[in-house]
Amino acid sequence: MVIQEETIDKSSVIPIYYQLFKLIEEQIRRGDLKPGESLPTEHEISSRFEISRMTVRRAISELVSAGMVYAQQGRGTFVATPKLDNIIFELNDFNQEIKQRGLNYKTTLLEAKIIKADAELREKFQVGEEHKRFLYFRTVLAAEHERLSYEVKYTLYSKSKPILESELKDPSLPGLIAAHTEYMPMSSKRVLQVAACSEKEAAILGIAPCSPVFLIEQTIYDQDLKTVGWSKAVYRGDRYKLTSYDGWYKKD
Amino acid sequence: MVIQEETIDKSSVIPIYYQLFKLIEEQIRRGDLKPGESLPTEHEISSRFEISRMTVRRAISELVSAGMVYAQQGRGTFVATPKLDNIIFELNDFNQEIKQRGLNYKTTLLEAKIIKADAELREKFQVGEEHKRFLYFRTVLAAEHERLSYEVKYTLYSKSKPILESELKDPSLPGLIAAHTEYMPMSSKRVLQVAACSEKEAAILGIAPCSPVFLIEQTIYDQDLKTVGWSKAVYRGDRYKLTSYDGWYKKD
DNA sequence: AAAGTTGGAATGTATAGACAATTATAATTA
DNA sequence: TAATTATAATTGTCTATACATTCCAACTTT
Repeated sequence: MVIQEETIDKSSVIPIYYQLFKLIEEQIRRGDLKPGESLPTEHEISSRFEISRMTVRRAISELVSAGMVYAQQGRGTFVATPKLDNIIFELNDFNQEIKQRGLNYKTTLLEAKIIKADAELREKFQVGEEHKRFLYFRTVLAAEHERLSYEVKYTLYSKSKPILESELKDPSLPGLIAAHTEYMPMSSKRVLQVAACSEKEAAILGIAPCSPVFLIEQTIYDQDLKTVGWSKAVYRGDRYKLTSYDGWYKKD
Repeated sequence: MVIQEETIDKSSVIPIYYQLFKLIEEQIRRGDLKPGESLPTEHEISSRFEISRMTVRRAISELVSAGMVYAQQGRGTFVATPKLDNIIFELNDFNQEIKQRGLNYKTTLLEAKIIKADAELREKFQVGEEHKRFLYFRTVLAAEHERLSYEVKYTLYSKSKPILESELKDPSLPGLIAAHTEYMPMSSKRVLQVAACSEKEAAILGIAPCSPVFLIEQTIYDQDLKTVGWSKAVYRGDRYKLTSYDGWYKKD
């Protein structure tokens, strides 16, 4: 397969490697280069456009990163077959979508207090009897006066930092941890499940009991993998959805 | 911040750029290099280890790809702050997890037939009155004789390829399309929602009616963005969950 | 005919150097 | 003092070259 008779503008402000990357990407998207087919060799492309092989490699490495081609030492570089089974749901949508709709949504703090540690919390945070207190938050997210989600959050309590209402500009769990404890959130784990909401949750969200909801449990760790935060959020099933795109060829 | 007094083995079979990448990565993970701090300049690293600047750049570019550092022309390269709010759920878990448990699960074809096109299908596939027929599949996924999910699938019908039972080794929608039509699946869109399952679905899955379930609608496109397949799957809410990890520091 | 050898072709790693683009700082000027 | 201008530092792009590593096919040997 021969790269099309397109040209590359060496004097352009757009880097050569990027022009070449886009050029090959377009041919793959258009189907001129089909899955399994081989690209021209680096040397061929290099001499075809009179550019350095290293520059060609840079362009191809971007294509490899994008998952559109794969290289095999000694054989060549080939167009990949799009995998349509590696589904990735980005939870951006969850609140991003609401933003896009232009609704003004905001998080309200229902409650914030220091609570005594019980066995369950100690288990979750993997701490011993000496840990007596935790911070406890309850928040709701609402858009246009409709409540969308309800969340309870726990963090380790460190006396040094008082709870100031003014600091609640970032109501996310990592944000609360950074603001009210001396820990630095470094990694997180989330588990998403479906559930039928409880009576209490239904009352808060203004939906029927047992309505289907998203349930997301989140654990925050610091750099030593110590658990420094835990939360459980309930999202109205009739107001949220996750969308996933896969493959190469243009989206939506 | 000075790169630690670790050494790089130039004669090793492990590439220099990779050794350097791992070395810096470790320092960030350990917290020796904290978010916001600057890395040594490329020239400094280059002369410190007596390696080429291009090799240093290769290592750093890997770190940039990994999202652990960011570079600013004219200023330097800095350790990034881990973002813990870009949640990504990989739907691998859905069936992968079942695999890991060692359960032998398999897909059973309940029904496969040619159906007449109705207005709703024509709307979904964006085709006109001339399209008269579609392929219709109903499948269930079961593990250890417990049914886990139920799915209905539609694809455009092309007379050329008959429905052969033997070809059902790949029961995925892209697989069915590739096997039974002349279209090549190139991209897909999935929407995940929660729902209360219907009586019919409950009967098939052996759960109580109105139980919370995952509902995934999938649309498959070819290279011209033509819709060539559509499916709706129901997953038992008590058997599936999605897990997401974020940030840098080791994963559970 | 089967096994082993060799050589060419392709990608992978590494180097040294040149210049561009951007930023921040220091020096100069109004 | 404030604004402007030079200067140095740093990352970004590109080249030309060398050699390593891997794969494959052609050839040679057994």
